[in-house]
Amino acid sequence: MIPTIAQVALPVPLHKTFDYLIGSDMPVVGGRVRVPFGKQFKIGIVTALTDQSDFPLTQLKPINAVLDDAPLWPSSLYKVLNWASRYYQYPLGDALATVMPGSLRKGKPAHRERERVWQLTDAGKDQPITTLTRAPKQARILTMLRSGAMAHSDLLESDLSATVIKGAEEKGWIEIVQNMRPKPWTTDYRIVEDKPTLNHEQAMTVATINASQEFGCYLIEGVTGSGKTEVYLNALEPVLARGQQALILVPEIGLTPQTINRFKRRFNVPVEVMHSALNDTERLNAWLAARDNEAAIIIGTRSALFSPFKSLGIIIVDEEHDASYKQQDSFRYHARDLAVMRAHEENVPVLLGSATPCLESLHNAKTGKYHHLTLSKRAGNAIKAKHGVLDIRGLYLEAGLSAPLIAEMRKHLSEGNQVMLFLNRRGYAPALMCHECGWLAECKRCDAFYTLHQQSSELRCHHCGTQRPIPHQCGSCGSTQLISVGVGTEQLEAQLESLFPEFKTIRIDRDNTRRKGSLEAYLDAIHNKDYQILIGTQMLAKGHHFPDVTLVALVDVDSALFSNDFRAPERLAQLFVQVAGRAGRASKPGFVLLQTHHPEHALLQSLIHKGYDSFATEALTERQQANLPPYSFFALFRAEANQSEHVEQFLQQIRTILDASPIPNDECAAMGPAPAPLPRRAGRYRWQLIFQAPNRRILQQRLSAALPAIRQLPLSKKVRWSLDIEPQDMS
DNA sequence: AGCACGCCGACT
DNA sequence: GTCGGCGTGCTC
Repeated sequence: MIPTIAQVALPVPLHKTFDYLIGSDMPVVGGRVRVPFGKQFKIGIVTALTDQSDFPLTQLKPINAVLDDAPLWPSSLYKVLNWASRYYQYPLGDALATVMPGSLRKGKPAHRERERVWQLTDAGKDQPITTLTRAPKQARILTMLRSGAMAHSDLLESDLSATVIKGAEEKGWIEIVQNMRPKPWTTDYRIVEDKPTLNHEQAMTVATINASQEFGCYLIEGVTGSGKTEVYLNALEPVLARGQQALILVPEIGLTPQTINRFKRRFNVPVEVMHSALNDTERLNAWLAARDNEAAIIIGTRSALFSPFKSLGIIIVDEEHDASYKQQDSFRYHARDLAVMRAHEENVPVLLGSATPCLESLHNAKTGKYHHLTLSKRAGNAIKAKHGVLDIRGLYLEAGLSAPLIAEMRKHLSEGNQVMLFLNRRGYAPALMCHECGWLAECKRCDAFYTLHQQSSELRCHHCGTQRPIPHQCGSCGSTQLISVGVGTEQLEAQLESLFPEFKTIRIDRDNTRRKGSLEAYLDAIHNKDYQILIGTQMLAKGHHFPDVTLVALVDVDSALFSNDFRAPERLAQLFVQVAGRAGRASKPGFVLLQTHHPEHALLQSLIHKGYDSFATEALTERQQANLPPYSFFALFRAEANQSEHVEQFLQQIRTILDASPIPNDECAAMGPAPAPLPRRAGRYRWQLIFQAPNRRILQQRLSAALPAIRQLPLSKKVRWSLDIEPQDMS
């Protein structure tokens, strides 16, 4: 067959490819083409070459330009991308467009723009500079290049414009010396740092991992301070020695210079970092460095998973339980799950590391899908934090703080230590209420109460972002007696300043760390002991160790114990263990306190007294009894529109289609439609429908069978809807 | 998603 | 009489 037609996946939300006529330039499968699409041009990926089309041949348009002479992705990665597009029910063209660097999406060449380096021509060398008094810029170029060749960008930085450079070129005075192509990294590899000696557990773990070069998934459960990173480094060693590359995924917040430096320092190899803050050029350069084998190690957040490699040898997912691995919008993939998939496809080992593995991974370890490796010994001066539960039933609370907690704080503070308080609620108070009639200030566009922000003296809706001045009168009875209900971080801060005027308090949440670099500045100040009392949301729990913090308190754990999100207890347990690991040092052990009205709660009991593993075992039993993940696989249909009936009706129609699908006795179930946890947001009514399947294969099959009919429902164009496969957050 | 076409209200 | 609102339909 001589291909005359190319099937092209375009970045449009349509679950199909489009056929185009091949011209004199032959495209390749997996490469980009520019094609006419309606009135515009788009860049798409060729998914197949053929000589026939279901579309009338006379209506086919020709490809406008072939942009690549080779596939953009190695075939193993291309397979993973195709699988992900199908599994997460996201159109292939859109999926491929979102995982490729922005400059490739815009049609830039998929090879490095070699920087132009200018040197003098013979004519340039002979040109007497003194004759150029009326062309001072030209004279400057010549003077500068006399001392040697210079890069284009350096000339621009020396206040010479591109026009001036071009002028000199046209006069024949300067010319381009072709840049050398960067070398593959392998040539310079060697271990640079003095390696710490591994303890027995670490050595066993490393030996197990390094025993095989083939696919295997290793869950490394290592308590804080057990030296997980050292295990990673030892696992990288044979990979790099073989000349293969490594991919390391870290959570969004975990990409600190310390982490990166640790990997950079050990091996004398080029490391590329990939994260959301890169600009188009930086991103493309990192991507190309991985593909062209110029980088040995790629370390990055979620999307770094899609980097192409010349020869990948290992994948490491650090803090594998972290929520930031799941993309929460558009292409809703889970980078940890896809990392396992990719490792399988590439036939290389994958390491999942965490002190608090997610229940899904623990389940996979228990059922033998993953190798379970445990690091229980704390290395060096790390020591285990103590903890206690504060039963606050019947106790008077001052801005959410009980007297025993305040006393404990005083003790630690007077000894010259720092204290850290966790409260996952921003603002001053989560509601404003009328003391006379009970009226609550409610957002007009959402089914939610306004949060009171005293500092900015306004009411704010945390769901739609609306803000308005604080009213002086009740909206119902006109009374002026308005009181705040509940406690947020702002109030906690104010209360602590009056309780402990002799100590300085710092609050760290999204409200005051929005400015770039402000979080780092605060963290530095904390390490300097400029502040003694630290208040924070989840943000403070990750990535940083505070050796002078000796007391950590979780101010309100009850909301997590009784949340309608079944993952809330798991997240609480992870937070608890993570904060315990952040505090104290050998000479000053940390102490973690939880305030609760339910000290008898079974999961809390097992977490406190028997540790994370026992908690996880019990939580898994509960999940099994309720047939929740990981014992079943969820898909969540979310829908919203201005008219509530449309939304409910639409999801009901989806349910009817799903219920009517074939495969008898497949143990699938649909739940809903039900109003979303926030039934109205920004004026739109929100409903959801859960579809539950016993495994991924059936989930995928049933949804794929139902979706074409669902997309054809007339209401599907009237309501805004999305499908989230294995949602992490059900709200 | 874009971008057209298409049919009803307030403006030069 | 036109400009423009966003409903509907199509893109090889």
